[in-house]
Amino acid sequence: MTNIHDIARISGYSVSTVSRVLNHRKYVSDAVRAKVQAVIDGLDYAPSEVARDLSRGKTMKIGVVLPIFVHPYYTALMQSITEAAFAQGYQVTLLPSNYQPKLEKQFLEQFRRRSFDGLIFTSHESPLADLAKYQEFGPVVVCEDPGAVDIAAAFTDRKDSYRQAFEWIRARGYQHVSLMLPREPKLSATSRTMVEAYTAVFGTPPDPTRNWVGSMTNEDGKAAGAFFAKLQPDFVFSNGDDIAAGVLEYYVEHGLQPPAMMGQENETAGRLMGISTIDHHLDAVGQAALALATGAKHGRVEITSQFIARG
Amino acid sequence: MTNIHDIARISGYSVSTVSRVLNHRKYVSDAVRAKVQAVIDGLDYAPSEVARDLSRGKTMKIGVVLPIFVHPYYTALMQSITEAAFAQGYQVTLLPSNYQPKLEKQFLEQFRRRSFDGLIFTSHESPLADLAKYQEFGPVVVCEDPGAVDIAAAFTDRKDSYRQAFEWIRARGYQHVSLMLPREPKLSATSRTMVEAYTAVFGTPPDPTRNWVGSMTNEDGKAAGAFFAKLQPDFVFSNGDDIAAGVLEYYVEHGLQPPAMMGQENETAGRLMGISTIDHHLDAVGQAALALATGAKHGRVEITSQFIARG
DNA sequence: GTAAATTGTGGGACGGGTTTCAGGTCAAAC
DNA sequence: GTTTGACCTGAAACCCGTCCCACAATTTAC
Repeated sequence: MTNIHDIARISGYSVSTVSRVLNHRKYVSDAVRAKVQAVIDGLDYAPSEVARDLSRGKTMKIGVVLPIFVHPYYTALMQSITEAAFAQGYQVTLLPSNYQPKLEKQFLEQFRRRSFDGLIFTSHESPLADLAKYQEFGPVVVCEDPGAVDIAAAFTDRKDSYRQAFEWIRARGYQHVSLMLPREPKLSATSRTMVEAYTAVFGTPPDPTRNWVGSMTNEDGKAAGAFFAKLQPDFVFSNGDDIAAGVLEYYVEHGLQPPAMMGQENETAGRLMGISTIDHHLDAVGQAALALATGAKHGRVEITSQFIARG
Repeated sequence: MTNIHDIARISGYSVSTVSRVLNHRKYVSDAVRAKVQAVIDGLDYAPSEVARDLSRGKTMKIGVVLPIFVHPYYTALMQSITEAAFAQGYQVTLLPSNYQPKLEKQFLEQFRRRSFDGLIFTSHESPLADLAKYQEFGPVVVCEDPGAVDIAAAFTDRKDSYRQAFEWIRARGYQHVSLMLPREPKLSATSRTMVEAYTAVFGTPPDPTRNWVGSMTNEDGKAAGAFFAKLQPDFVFSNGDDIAAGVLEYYVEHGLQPPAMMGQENETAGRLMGISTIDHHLDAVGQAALALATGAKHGRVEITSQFIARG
């Protein structure tokens, strides 16, 4: 494989000059520039990206940790992060965590070994404080409200929209509202916020035995459907339109009358069923997360979610 | 930032020995290993991944070109590629092309600059021959039948399942079947295969003026809905369940009676609507694509699609 | 008891660029 | 006529590891 020294030797100029030509820098006469370029073209030479990265001390790569993949929330977030990155000349490396702290740790260590200029956790299982420690090696960004922990964050403020949603539910007279939570409230800020909004509107916390915890996919929704079919709530507030669709599918398959439902993320399935939903504006979150990861921005960026009433 | 030379100097041993310790290699006495490790731990040292990559001449990274992101087909394919990669110790870098040949060219050039050990095109706009040229720099993989072009490929054989699908449609007596194609048949192998299967079953090629070209997303489906509402086919064979859902949404919103439909990709929306679909087994395709990209496999891998009748 | 193999350690080339600094030329400014 | 400064070019240090090779000290084999 030909390298910059070959080009220098063959063209008869120094490595420095070749480097200047490659990077379109000043202080090379037009004549020399042309000659060097001719040699480059003739040998079909392309400089090594890795060598550049090492020399410059920057990789122009951002790692993005994703717990799961086939999931509208994460897909949409990933999409916006990737597009924003690309616009800034950064590349995005996917880091699938499957919610395993061991893998998360591995990605953090990789970050410590300077594989990436910045690291974004779209979700995480390890304690926030553990992630925060690694900020010593560069920007570490989370996509949730980090509370008291000092870490860069881009997230949606869901309080208001959850509140609106519960008020909408209450105004319609539903009595037995079940929540579908992605993970245990103590592990997930999103779940906590849902529970808090419920409590604020109904004056009492939701009965944990009437909620379903651990719904991520449409399949999970089907499993939850069996649970709700026994429990018979009159309203199910799901954590995703696609998940709500799973619940509905269970009822339909078993010839049962489904409860009223509401979803989140404003997906196709939600429109199809005509149920209310909440748009968390993931495009804006992704853009902000990237800006934090590249160091273009600092601190926290908060984006407001939007309740969409239907039916 | 501390480096391997610092560790060598401070521990009193050579760089070679430190390198051996770091990589858990033989030929270091237990006593020395312990001492060196103590210095490493004491200084909280982690070796630079980029320097390693340069030295080893491998990046352990695979680039994956995706035209779009929020799309079940590409999401699922990406998922399986990423998981397979991770299992082999490879990392996946996302390269969003938005179907622009200019961007594709840029990714190919990046590959030439040895940013990745392998490159996977989940789809592409540039001519296959252009991609094939870059195999000189390492494995370039496409996810379609490359025909006569000599390039690594992992793809589904859709002929049989399309044929079954059209036979199922014909057996039910539908007369005016419209196709929804992702892109113009001359640009897309998938579209061509659909058209060929139609022709084989119905004995005559489909009327191009009755097909819809350019459907990728649910939104596109809505647009197509307006087209079909005027055209009034009695059957619409869509290129995705989610896209078919978009068509249905248009009809429902306008209070019209929708045609019979069929989708592809076996998605939530398809089950929800109870329409037939085709599963292209993208998990297997992704795994095969990765094996080709790392050089573990060579040539072509063909996977068979599966027709799923419903309703 | 000596030849051969194995183990332990260090030196230094190598991978392929970027960047600082030094030195030289030449035209404009004073 | 000298100073100033912009322009051009090259030498060499630097980024940070890996790995081949040399050499010494032990073991093992015969």
